[in-house]
Parts: sequence; structure tokens; C-alpha cells
Amino acid sequence: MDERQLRILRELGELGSVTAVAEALLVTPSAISQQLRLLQRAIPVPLTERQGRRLVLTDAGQALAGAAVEVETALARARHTVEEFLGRPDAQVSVAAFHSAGSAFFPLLLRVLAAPGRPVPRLADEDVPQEDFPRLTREYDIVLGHRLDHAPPWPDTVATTTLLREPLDVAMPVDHPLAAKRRVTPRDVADQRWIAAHDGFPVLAVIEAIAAAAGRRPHLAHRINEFAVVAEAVAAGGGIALIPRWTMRPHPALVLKPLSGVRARRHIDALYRPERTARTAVRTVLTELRHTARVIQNAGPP
Amino acid sequence: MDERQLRILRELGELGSVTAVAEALLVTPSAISQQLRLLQRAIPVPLTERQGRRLVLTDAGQALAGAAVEVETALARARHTVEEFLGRPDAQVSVAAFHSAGSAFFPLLLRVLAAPGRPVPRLADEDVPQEDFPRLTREYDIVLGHRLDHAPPWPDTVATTTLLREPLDVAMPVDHPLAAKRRVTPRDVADQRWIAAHDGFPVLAVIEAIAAAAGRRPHLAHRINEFAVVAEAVAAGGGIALIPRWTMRPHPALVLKPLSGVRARRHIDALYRPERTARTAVRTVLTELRHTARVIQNAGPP
DNA sequence: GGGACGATGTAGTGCCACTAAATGATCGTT
DNA sequence: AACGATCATTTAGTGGCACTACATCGTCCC
Repeated sequence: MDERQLRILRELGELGSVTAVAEALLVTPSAISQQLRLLQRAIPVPLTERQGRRLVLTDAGQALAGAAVEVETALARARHTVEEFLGRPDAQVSVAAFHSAGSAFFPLLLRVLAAPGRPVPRLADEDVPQEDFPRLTREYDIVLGHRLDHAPPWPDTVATTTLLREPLDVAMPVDHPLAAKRRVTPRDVADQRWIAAHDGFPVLAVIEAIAAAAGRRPHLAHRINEFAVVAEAVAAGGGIALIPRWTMRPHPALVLKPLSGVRARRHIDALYRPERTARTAVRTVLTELRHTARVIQNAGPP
Repeated sequence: MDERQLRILRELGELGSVTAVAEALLVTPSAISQQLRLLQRAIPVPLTERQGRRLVLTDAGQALAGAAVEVETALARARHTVEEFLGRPDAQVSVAAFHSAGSAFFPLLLRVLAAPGRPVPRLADEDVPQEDFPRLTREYDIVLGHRLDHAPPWPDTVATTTLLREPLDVAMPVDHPLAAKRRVTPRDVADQRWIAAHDGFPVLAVIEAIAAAAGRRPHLAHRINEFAVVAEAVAAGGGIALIPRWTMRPHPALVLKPLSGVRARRHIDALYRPERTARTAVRTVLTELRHTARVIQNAGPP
């Protein structure tokens, strides 16, 4: 007893003859007759009976044809399930971000999505080395990752959208000798003690580029990834550091000075598997992330 | 997208690997893999993804697997529909009877089935010529028919159960000359005017047999099928008649005298298509008819 | 009765789900 | 680091089954 046989039985109940069913299903009457015989073989009571030269359903056949409607309904629903899954505007969308992007994007994203009928965000922070961001797209619909301006592009296993090109400024205590300058050069800062990120994190490469531009080797005093911790360490006189201009909340005891002569920028990119954009809700969140990026860039951190 | 592919998807969701699904469904992993590929071909977003060396469902796959459960549920219900149809003890059972059987059986049957959980009788009277009783089983689950003791048996296209072997007595007015006898012989009644049934109805053959036993030709004064009408005609002096002993309500102006020397009996049989006894409710009604027959035989008509 | 209509049986064909065996990928182990 | 074990997939080949074409049989209608 399979779907097709039930379909045939149902059509026979509604159309009232084998020939009519055959025409409706675009096959020969012989095929219908054979399938009915096969269906009958599995069932111990007659499902059909001759009425003159026509074939009609018995009571048992009508009972089974009724169940066949449920089967077809369930199958039709199954066939539409994927579309519905893709089309739901209020589905869950998981977004991962490294810390500073999270602190800047998540509040704005939560606010703009806090309405019925909008995607339901599932946010998570994931601070991983550069090369691990693409892998996170297995687990999250959208991953906010960062890389330096000149760094190799993301592997083409993932699709990407650049949300921000954010300058990295030199952070120092407000009473630092360099705090009087409008901008600083690699020569200005090459001999400073640096608070850098761990290996594999993008900020480190910029510090090395700055030192190289001044012909020195960088003095890496501390290795701290989290910018909020970095800021506190800088304020406490632990050294200077590179801090993103827009996504970090300003620290009252610090000043940020733009670097000249070295491209110190990081990209904040949205990484995702292309097929996930088939979901309306995912596309919506991507759009909102782009919009959020403009807000962040114009207004600075919240 | 067919049932099997959905089944495979569902199992993959629950078992978590192609090999496990293959073992569960008693096929090779290759078959599973191929079916998943076919299913995927019909759907624009990935349903599965590699997780290490295993294959697991994506969110879209899980959504579809959920719908697959509904499909399987509907199919399982369809597969049980026939059994349920057969097993329902309180289903409708249609019973047809010729007039006198109806007037005797129907009241008792209605009384014994008048309870929740018992078969719901759909009664009908059908007075047709002898050879038409089997045909009625197309339309009714059970048909009460009658035939004479020595008449040819019912065709074996129908199953039969004999409910009653009922004597046919000679009915006459209470003041008739023969009313003084305990029983009557063919010779006694051969010259009487008879009230007989129409051609094709069993009673007629008995009258002819009586006449033949006495070496006469019967004198058929009237042709009336319905025994209630016959009784009135006899009471009014229209002639004598054969009247069933148990299934006719006694008429106050008539007496019934047994015939000797001639087998004057009719069978009241239940005719039905064998497959209909697959239904519990039909078997129940057949049992109750047999029981009702015993009551009628012992107690006489109600 | 004869012709039209409807259902069914039979032989043959093409498709499809499956198996078997090889390949590729990943994991755990020593 | 290398190996075997495990898991998935691919390929070629096979058997079963749903279908078509054609013939036959029963039923209805004029």
C-alpha cells in the first residue's frame, strides 16, 4: 500500500470509473487496473466492485480512500515544509560575533528586531583565531569575523559581506606625552611598550607592520585579546595598544590617536554559507546588520 | 519526494548516520546515500551536511523530517483504516427481508440491538422473486430470503445460513368444514379454491405439489403475495391459502391446519457475501438473527 | 443484435532502487 | 606520524516493477 495506490483509490471514489482515473492521472486504464489489483492483494476485503461495466468503491474502499486524503494532505504539507521553512520571516537566526563586534552590533540588532514578525536573533560571542571564523558558519547562520585590510580574503567556501572598514587607533592614557598630537606616526610609537593580542589575532600583525615601518622590532609587553581589558591595562600604564575606533565604548582615561603612514584598518565581515540566505529571516538579519554598521560608523559606539 | 525518501530523512535525523539508517532499513549505505541525493535534487537548500565523517540534518532537513513524521502517521492510519473499518462493533449493518420475515425478525432485532456499542441496523423490506434474493446482497449486508425445502440451493456466489425451517400450514376460516380436523391431507384440500402467490414466489410450488399428490390441477382463485392480505382474503371466504406457521401474526378469524403427506416447508435463510463477514458488526447481526430465529420458533410470532 | 464503452489480462519495455566493490575522507590509536 | 577502522560516496551492473500496447471479455444502448 503506497501513496500512488491510495491516490488511485481516492480518484476512483471521486471519478467513478477506471477510465476516468486513467485520464486524470495520464496513464492507461490497464495501469490503473493493475495497481488496484496490487492494492487489493494487500487487503483482505474487497475495496472495489463492479457496478454494471463500471468499477466503484465498496464501503471498505471508501473508508480507505478517506484515509488516503489524509496521506495526500500530509505529503502536500511536507512538500511545502521547506518553502515555509525558508519563507518564515520570524524564524530564528543565529549570529555569532567576536567580542567587540558583539558589544557594538548586538544591542542595535536586538533593538531593531524586537518586534513580532521579525527574525528572532540567537546571539553568541565567539572569539576565535582568524582562520576559525569560516568554520563557525557550520554552527551559526551568520558569523561576524574580522580581518585586516591587506590580509588574505576569506576562503570562498563561505560568502562574505563587509560591514565595516574600521580604523585601529593608538590608545594611550590621557596624560601620555603623545596625547598632545592629532595623529601619530610609526616612528612615534615604534619604541613604546605594546599591549597586543594573542598569536593568530589580527591586531598583532598591524603592530608588527608599524615596527617594521620604523625599522624596529616591537616590544610586546602584554598579550590581551579582549579590548575592554586592553583599555583598562592601557589606562593603568601597562603600555599603548591598538583599539578599534567605532566598536569600542570610549574609556574616560584614554585617548585614541589615528595612525598615519600605516594602513591600520580591520574589516568586520559577515560570513555565512550561501545556501542559508535562502531563508528570508537570514536575509533580513543580514540587511539589518549592514544598516547597523552604518549607524555605528556614523554615530560611533553607543 | 516520496514516502521512502522522507522515511530515510527522518531516520537519519534520529540515528545520526547513513550507516545506521542503512542497517535499520535493511539496505546498504549506498542505497541510503543515493536516495538522499535524489531527495536533495528536488529541494533547493541543503537538507544534510557532513559532520566529521558522519552525515547529519541541517535545520531545513529537520523541518522536513518533522513533516515526514506526519506523512508516516497518515500512512499508518491508512493501513489501519481497513482493520478499524472491519473491527468496529457499532458500525451500520444493512438487513433486507421479505415481508413476513421482516415483520417477525425486525422487531426482535431492533430490540436486541438497541444499545450503544452494538451494530446499528439499517432495515429494509424487499419482496422479490426467488431468484433475485442473491442479487440483493450487493446492496445489503444481509438479505433474508426464503425458498422451499426441496428447491435448488442458493447459488454459491453467496454464503447462506438457514435461520428457520418453517412449516406452511393451510389457513381457513374458523367455520370452514375442514377446521374440525387436526391435520389436512392433499386429498382434503385439492379441490379447494386457493389464494396463491405470484409466479416465481415459493408458495405457489407447494400448492402445485399438493394438487399433484391428489391427482388434480389446482384451482388458483387469487394471486396475492402479502400474507397479511392473504389472511384477510381467506377470512373473507376468498379461498384457502398456505400461511407460514411462525412468522405470521395469528388472525382471529382463521385457523391453521398442518398438512400431512406433503413437505410444506420454507427455509428462511440469511444470504450475504462472504467477505462482508469480515466486519465484526455483520457477524454480530448474523449471530443475533440466528438467536432471533430460535425465539420465533419457540414462541411463535410476537 | 451490433456497436460503443469500460475493465481486465498478457507480453514487452524502460526506469529506478538496489547491491557490490572501489575510492575518499575522517577519526582514534600506538 | 602512521596505521587501521569507520563512514560516506561513487560507479557499474542487475532485478523488479510500473507502465504501454494490444487483445479479450462483459455490459449498456440504440
